[in-house]
Amino acid sequence: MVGIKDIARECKVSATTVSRALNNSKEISEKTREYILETCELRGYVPNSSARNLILNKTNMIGLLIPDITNQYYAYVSKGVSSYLEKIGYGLVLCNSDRNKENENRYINFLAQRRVDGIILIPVKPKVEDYKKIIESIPLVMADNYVNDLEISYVGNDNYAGARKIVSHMLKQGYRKIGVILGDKSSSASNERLMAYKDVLIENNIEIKEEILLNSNATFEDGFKLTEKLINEKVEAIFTINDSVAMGVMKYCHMNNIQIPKDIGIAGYDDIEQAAMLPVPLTTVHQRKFELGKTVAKILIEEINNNQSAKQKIILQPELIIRKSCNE
Amino acid sequence: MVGIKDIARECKVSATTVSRALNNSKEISEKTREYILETCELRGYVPNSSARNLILNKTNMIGLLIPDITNQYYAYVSKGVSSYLEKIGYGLVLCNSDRNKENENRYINFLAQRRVDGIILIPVKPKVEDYKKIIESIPLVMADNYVNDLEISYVGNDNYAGARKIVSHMLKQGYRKIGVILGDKSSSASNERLMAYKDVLIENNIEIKEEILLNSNATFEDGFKLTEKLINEKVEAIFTINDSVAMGVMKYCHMNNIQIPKDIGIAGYDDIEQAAMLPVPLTTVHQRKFELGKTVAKILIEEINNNQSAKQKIILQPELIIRKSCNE
DNA sequence: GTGAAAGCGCTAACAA
DNA sequence: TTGTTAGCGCTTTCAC
Repeated sequence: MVGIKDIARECKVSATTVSRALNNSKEISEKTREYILETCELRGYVPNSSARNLILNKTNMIGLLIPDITNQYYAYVSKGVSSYLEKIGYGLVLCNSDRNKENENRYINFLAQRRVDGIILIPVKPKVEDYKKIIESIPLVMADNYVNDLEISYVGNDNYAGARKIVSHMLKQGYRKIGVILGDKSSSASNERLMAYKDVLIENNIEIKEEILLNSNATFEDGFKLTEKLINEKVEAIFTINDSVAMGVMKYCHMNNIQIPKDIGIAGYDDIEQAAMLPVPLTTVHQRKFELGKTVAKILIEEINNNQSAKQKIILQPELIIRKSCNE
Repeated sequence: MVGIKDIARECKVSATTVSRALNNSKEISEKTREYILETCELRGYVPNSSARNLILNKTNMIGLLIPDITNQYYAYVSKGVSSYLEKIGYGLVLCNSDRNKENENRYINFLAQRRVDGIILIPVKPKVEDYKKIIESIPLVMADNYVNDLEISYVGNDNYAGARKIVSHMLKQGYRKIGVILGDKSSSASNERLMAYKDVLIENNIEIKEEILLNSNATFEDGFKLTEKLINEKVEAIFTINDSVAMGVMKYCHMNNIQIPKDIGIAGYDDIEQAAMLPVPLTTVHQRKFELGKTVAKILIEEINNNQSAKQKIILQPELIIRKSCNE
């Protein structure tokens, strides 16, 4: 493996000069730089990042810790992050927590070993204590799920506004008894949407029945499984935590000859690519996933470059997408 | 930031001893180890990977270079890779080439700077020359698309077998004039499936019409756009390079009141999650994406640990999934 | 069982 | 404009 000294020897200069040639330093003559660069190319010299990282105390890597890359929502967020980082020469370390708290902790410790210059975290069941330590040693920005009482920046979608929009729409369509399949109890996204749901119902003088408010793991399978319970409770419509869950609900309805939206209205959340192509196109809420990724990456980089920048909270506005699954 | 020397000073031992305590060395008394480990915990000491990477000439990171993380196929492959690496304490650097050759090259150069111990590559429009240099400096395993005349390991799905299965099925259903929407001309996956298509047609004495064999960028949009051309050619069925393209074809058919499968049969490839939930459930080929990811990661790690292991070619067998989109 | 010293490959003061 | 020197934080040989 050819190193900086080999190049230096061959060019009859010092390692410093080679370093200067490679790092666009002004303190070098154009002639020397060209000659060195040519030699590097010729000999296939590639700088050793480990050595640079050590001395510069910087890795040019960002850690992205998300619940599940096979979920389209997170895939788009990742792509947004990746596209921003690429432009500025940063790399991305992808960590899939698999919605598992232990994995999340393991990954955080892994990244904390000065492997990355900062962390973007979409936490699973977040609690303040889990992150107090890490945010003191490395810049960390959260997305999606928020934790109160933590001095960090945050980028999210406005869950309250999005849920208000779609629940109001359901009411307008004549549905009254609306079951809800939520995510985990500790998910702030889930809780904010539940709050919007309750507020809208109260404003419309509709009684809130706790027995049709279900928590889940936010998966297709859970949507499928939990539908039976709601059907037995005779709900007129179901509002789900995401489109995958809504598709699970739809599958149950198809298999049991329940007509959508005649027998039951279904509303999702996320607007995944396939939502428009379903047997009954899904009424849902569009979230700006790609932009979320770009934004959170941008903020993190700002915090890395500018040590004491004020913490920011950015809330992106979602959009109601009316299709066919929720029209009485 | 607390370093190994701080711990050494506090424990009144040398840095060497601390290092031994942290690295499960045998050359240290149990008592000293425990004391040091406690102190590390107490002081929040975290080893600096950059320093370890430099001296050990190893990063415990793997680069994964894929065309597009928002494509479910690649998302599952990534998850497979990630799940394998996690078990053995490796990290994953995700690079999204966006199906762009320049990006791919940029990322390869980025990774080559000793940022990772090996690379998993799913190339875009691969040519031998592009990779000759890199494979000499770093272990690299390819997946999906294969390049001949390169001394590397490879893991793929059996495209020829998969395409044979589904084209045979289409023929059995009575379709004769079958249009094809392929991927890029240089994609080996695409070419192998085309070969299977041709072989099956020839074996069944059906004429091959080049004008209904179309190349594309393998996107939903291209599926939508290219369908018109095939409809004008009066094809009886369309076989597509992936399910997204098939969904584009379906969208065109829906918008033009063309009934599936009565007026036209549609067959996809990949079996993405939503394929079963489409207006007309999609007949397709299931590929073992997650397992592909795990396998390719496993092979790469073997090559890293065992410098001169023989190159392997592993071909996973896909499965025909018969649904409703292709039944006459 | 433990420590001193050397050095991984690079960058940055400082000197020339 | 260029080179000398020191050192980033760790691991490893070798001596004790």
